[in-house]
Amino acid sequence: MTDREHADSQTPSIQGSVLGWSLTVLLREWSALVEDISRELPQGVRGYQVLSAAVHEPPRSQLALAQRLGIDRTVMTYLIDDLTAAGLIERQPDPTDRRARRLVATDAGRAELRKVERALRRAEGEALAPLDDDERAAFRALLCRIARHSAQSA
Amino acid sequence: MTDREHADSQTPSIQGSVLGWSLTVLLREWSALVEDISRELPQGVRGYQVLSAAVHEPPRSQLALAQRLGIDRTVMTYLIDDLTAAGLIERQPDPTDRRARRLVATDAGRAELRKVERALRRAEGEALAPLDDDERAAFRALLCRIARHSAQSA
DNA sequence: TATTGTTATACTCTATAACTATA
DNA sequence: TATAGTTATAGAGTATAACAATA
Repeated sequence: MTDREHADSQTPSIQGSVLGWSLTVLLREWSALVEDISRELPQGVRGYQVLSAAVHEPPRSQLALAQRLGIDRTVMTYLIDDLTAAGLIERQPDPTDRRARRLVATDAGRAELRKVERALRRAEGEALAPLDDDERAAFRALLCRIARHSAQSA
Repeated sequence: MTDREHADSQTPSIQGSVLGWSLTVLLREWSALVEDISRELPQGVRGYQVLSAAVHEPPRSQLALAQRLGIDRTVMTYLIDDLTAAGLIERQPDPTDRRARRLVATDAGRAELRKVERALRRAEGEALAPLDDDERAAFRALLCRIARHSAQSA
């Protein structure tokens, strides 16, 4: 998606569908921010997703991670090739299954991810600029409930 | 976009970045909904965007609309070819510039768009399911302010 | 026989360039 | 000479299939 709709400075013109317009605008902005921030990483946004999973989540096989991130296992190979070439993650043998590789972050990978996450937190601040502190907290809380519900039913 | 991150049922693991996780989850769900709903239209989401603009906005040239929607003018050609073949929009000559074509929706196009927009409003309801009426209103208001700010600075 | 990871191939989508008709 | 729209070509990105190693 990555997709745009009524994204100019006018008031949205779809009757009764302000949410759709707002979501689309916000989605576009957020995607652009994330894309811009993770540009320095190999494979951009996807490199960030893999690195983040390697740091913050228990080790998984390539296939398991590919399925979770919704990307093909064949592109996962190239993705990890680039990340390992950059010294950010490693393929370690899985002691319980000699076919599988566990993905773990290197120290350099952890440091790099910290930088990216700092930038993302700054970007969040920019995205919520028009709200004051109370409003931000309220928005975060509501959004979080929606997201949790969505993630559960998925 | 269209991109995924920590989209499982766990609590988000990026420290202090709940917003990023929530946004990503919500945007993914919303993109999927819009994509699913506009699947019946020629060219899917993009077909919907063009049809929506043709119905709700003053007529524009192909180029002007392409720039506004952020798509290439060469793909706009194919897009409109398909939409006109389906009888949803028409290319009309611009009386002030014989090079340009104005895009206007047909009656069938307007009817089709109404159907899509009905489905979108239903989808909004699903997306906001975990919130009660007051919370929905609050969320819409906050989101709308964010989006307006974002659209203005774009 | 099924599965993980890799490689090779084919396909789709998008961007670039070239062409026409107007301005 | 520049612009709106179209067409043709090339490139990037993606999916499909086939393969080796292991279960």
